[in-house]
Amino acid sequence: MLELKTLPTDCAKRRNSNACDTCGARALSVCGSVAEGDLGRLDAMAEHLTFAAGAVMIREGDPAGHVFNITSGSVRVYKLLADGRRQIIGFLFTGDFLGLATPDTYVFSAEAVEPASVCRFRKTEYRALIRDCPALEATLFDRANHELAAAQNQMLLLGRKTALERIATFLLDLPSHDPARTIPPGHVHLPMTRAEIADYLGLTIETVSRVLTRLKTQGVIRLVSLSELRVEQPEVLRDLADGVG
Amino acid sequence: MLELKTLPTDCAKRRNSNACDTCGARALSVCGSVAEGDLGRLDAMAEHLTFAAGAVMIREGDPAGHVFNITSGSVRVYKLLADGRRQIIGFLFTGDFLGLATPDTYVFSAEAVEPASVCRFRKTEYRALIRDCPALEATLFDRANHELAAAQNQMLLLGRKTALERIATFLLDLPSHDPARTIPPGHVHLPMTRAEIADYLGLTIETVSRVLTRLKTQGVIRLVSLSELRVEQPEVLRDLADGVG
DNA sequence: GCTCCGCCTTGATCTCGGTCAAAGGGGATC
DNA sequence: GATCCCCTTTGACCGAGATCAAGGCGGAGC
Repeated sequence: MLELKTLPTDCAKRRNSNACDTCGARALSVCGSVAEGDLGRLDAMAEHLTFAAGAVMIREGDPAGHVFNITSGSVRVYKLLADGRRQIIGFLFTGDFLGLATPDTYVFSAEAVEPASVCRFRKTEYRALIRDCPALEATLFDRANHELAAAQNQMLLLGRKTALERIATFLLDLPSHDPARTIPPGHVHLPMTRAEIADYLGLTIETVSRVLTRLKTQGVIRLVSLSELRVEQPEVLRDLADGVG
Repeated sequence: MLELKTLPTDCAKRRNSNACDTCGARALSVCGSVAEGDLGRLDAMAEHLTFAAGAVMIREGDPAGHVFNITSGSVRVYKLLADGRRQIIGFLFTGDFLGLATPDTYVFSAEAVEPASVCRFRKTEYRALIRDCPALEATLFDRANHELAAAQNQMLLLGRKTALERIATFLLDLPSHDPARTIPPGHVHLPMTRAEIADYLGLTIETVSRVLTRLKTQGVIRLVSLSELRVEQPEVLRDLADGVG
């Protein structure tokens, strides 16, 4: 359930390769709320890092010194129990923000799923920026509220939905997290493994696989490849996700 | 699993019975961040309501016109599936705040568990107050972040913990939600029914009952009454909650 | 203090999803 | 394009917790 094969610092710096004013992810991220006049300051604060697939970005329990902005790729955020059981809290994609919610130490871990590039900021400096930039604070507040609503939906899923309902919900929700992608409508890209899907939905690999097979057999979805599928009957999937029928 | 016996408007107004500047709940609530000079404005905006046990405060799907501040009692917040399966998202107590996170319509329902008194505000007016009161916004942001962290812990619980671990976690977390109470240390007050505990932890009534009996038999807890128990071996409960042993 | 009702506990059985095990594929490397 | 490794799929069996079904108990009302 847990893999520890990740290298400790499989991560590289790339300074000045991605100035804020030309950043493609800015429109998708909270940085869009930073006034043009403050962009230089934001830029000066930013550390541009890239992480290889599987590289550790944040380790639960470490001092929470930084906040992160995902500029490309995808990231998994998770918590562990003492015996290695893992619950993935969420997947992050281009434009997502990470780390402000935490107290002095991180209360979750984060790793790159696909190779990911991020902007990293010292939390103290970022806090100061927030103070000077009410629009940014409002946007972050807004994001926190959206995350909270998503977390509540996930609690409903984990507490009360069947395996089939969980998978259906997951397949419907995934594309919305992926605004930057150029995937044809009706197609869903799965950058994560079955193990990660399982740990996100509170299931096992085998159950995820079986349910996907069942949906395929029934013609609700079609597996284009291991990491991409097409939803053939979205309305059926919708009903399954909501526990109707 | 779902009970619909609650009266539609089992709720009363009590105007001016509880001015903000003398409100006992203020120290516990976000109102503590409103400057003395703005208290009159806050007071003028507030509708003071009381709800009988079981009364509906918020119905999922209704237009989200208000935000709430719990000044006494306790409240359950929950989501339903089409067939009546219920997931309780959280219990709220004195000082807790509710409703800002929601979009145009409420995405959850809320009912009083014990008789509850609340301050209700029009969301539009409250938003305006937030704009004029940065300390309030900061406090609300802080609360949202704490709620998010709590939601993440609950996802770990619902996705990966056993029934025993869930109950142990619940018993340890409950008192922290209850700062206003005068319960002796080591004692836990359970204002909610077994059904509500079950719907909060993603279990059934029977399992909750069985696990409590088991903990009682093992001497980890002692049931003082149906709604109050004493933790005899907190360190054992802690280990159980974390999945150690 | 008796009755009644709703909640809680306890027991018997069932089932969904987990566990254990083995075979099947896909992509990277050479 | 052959090999290898890892991920995925599939099958057989198992078990934690759900479901079904009685009882027990405690508090409210008379």
